[in-house]
Amino acid sequence: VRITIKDVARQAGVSVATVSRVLNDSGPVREETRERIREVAARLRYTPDVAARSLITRRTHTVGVVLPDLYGEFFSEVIRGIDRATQQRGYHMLVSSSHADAGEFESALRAMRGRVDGLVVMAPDIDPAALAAIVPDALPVVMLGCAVGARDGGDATPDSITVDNAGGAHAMTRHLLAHGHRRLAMLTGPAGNHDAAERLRGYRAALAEAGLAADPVYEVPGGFTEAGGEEGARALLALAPRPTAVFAANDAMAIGAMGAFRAAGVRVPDDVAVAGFDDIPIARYVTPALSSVRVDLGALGARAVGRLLRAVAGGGGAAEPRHETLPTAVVARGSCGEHADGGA
Amino acid sequence: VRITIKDVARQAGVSVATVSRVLNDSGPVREETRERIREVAARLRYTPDVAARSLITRRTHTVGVVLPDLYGEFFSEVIRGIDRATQQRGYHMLVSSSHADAGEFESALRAMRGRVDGLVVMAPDIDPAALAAIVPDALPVVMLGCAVGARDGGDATPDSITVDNAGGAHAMTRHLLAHGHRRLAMLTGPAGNHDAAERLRGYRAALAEAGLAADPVYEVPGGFTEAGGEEGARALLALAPRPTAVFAANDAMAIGAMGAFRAAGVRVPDDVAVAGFDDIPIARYVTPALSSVRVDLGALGARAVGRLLRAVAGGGGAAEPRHETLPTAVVARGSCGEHADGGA
DNA sequence: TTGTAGGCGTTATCAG
DNA sequence: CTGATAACGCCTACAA
Repeated sequence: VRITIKDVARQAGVSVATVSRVLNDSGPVREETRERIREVAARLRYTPDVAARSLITRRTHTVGVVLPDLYGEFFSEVIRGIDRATQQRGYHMLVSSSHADAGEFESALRAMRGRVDGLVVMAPDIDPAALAAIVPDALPVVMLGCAVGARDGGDATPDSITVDNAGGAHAMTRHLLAHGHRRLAMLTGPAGNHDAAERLRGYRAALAEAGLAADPVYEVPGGFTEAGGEEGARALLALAPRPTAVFAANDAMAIGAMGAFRAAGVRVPDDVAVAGFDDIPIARYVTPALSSVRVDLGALGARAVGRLLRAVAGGGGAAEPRHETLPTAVVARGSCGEHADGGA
Repeated sequence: VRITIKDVARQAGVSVATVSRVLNDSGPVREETRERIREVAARLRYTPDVAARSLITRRTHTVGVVLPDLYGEFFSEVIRGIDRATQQRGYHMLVSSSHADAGEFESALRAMRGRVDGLVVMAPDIDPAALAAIVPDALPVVMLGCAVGARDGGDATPDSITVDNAGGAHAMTRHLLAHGHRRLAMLTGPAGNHDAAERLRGYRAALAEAGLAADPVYEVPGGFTEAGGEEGARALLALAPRPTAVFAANDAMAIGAMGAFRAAGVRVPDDVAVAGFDDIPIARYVTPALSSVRVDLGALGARAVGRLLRAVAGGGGAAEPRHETLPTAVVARGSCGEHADGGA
């Protein structure tokens, strides 16, 4: 019962070649014929078979998205940006998470082979050079927030877009210092995670500039999760003297930390100031509103798609800059003492 | 440079038919030959071309997911469940959001034609019967949380899985009543949204059972968003007398409302109790921790996939129940006065 | 147990 | 401007 191009051709009294020419408008067709074909195709509700088409075209009109996980608003916003961008350009989005496992990551990539025209990959703990080896064929790839820039020039590392992690952390730390805090602590991300490392670096640099030593005791890991932040905050509470400000390397940990503080009867921001990173949507709605480093996650995803599709179309001839860094901005809200009138 | 089945056949000294038989193990092949072919295929890193294969198989090994939006933890959790389930069964996930627009919804559905073996569709404000008309061919469809059950029997409405919205709302309302509240308010979801309507229904039923009149003034719309909840809470604050408990039809609104209360100097739960619905992961981490109606969003997505794939395999012969309702559970936390030791 | 050959629905290359 | 016809890479009767 499937309607093929042959049916359209027959009913329109032409050959399949002509129908194909009309539908892709490749090649010249008399206007009259063209209309007739269009009309028949519409009447028959003809839709080209994507499999057959991509068998010969070698194009799928789909971008693959590989993320470490799909948990929380962080990934949610990135996907959202990618979805918007792909949809707008008539592309589709094949999503897969690698559940923070190295093996699954590889198999997720491999499984995308032949199903996508290009890949948007977020893998903060994978070496981008190593990735080049895994990725099938010569598929265009854009990485999101990986360890780039480092000794570039080699064509081995794929394109990438990242946010200004170090700069943002630096700015937020300075903000905290400007508020008079002298005993800062940081809830750090997972070891091996590039974004986490950069954020820590920015924090330390700002401390050093202020003439403060970065005491490792005040740097406690939180694994980028709410639960980790909760635990980390409890560890911080056990310290003497306690820090007067806690900078979490992402919002999830910051929110977890605030919960732990509340449970312990420690008031935010009066007893301890809290700040996060990413500025996920919920940040401005928690109590008190969470100060954070704003990152346009949606734009991050959307830009990645833009660049990817340009590479797909351009056939590899890339005159663009290979690496791009998105700016960040400190957003001060109630959690670090800003007047709590909603923030934002 | 593409390696095809022919290359494998030649190098193994057999015909393509035999190679195909080995790779899909369909049909008998001598064990010795089988191993040789496997070995050659591995050495050549041969991967079957998905387009060619699905051209003849009429299978894509992909499920399509159409959601109204991708914003927030609600959808995030559902997608996560779907991802887990699909990945586990060797399937892929093609995601698309319809941005709450009716036209985009249709085109999103249409665009999936030929790219997927089945569809998981969430469209709380679409009539499921109407959907049956839109969906291409005889693609298996599982709906998530739509207006089902209603005058069933007709084969026109697709399979569906929903959560016990009315029951959950009823239970939460009873919980609030049991805590002594007599002046309740509800922040309702978007008009026309099925889940929202059901939750409102459950709330009203519980009030009626308690002999309380459901005053429409105390039912204010919040559009399922944080901003809407914020606004709604402000409206509630303007009322005299004020409600002593606010039940939001989802967690996003509840969190927005808590922000508005804080900004207005109204304490939660001392001055007003707050409860939400869905129990998104962040709920237990906000301050105070949010009481909510627990829904296993991940399981919702995962079950949908399970059922869908069974339908795909079964070729349409469905002896299963067509509609399924997932249970809910009240989770009491600090926001409605429960002892605030973390909750859950 | 294995090979031959036809066809899946398109696009693309030639002739006319 | 239009029409045959050969790929594209794979699966699957049917035959051997």
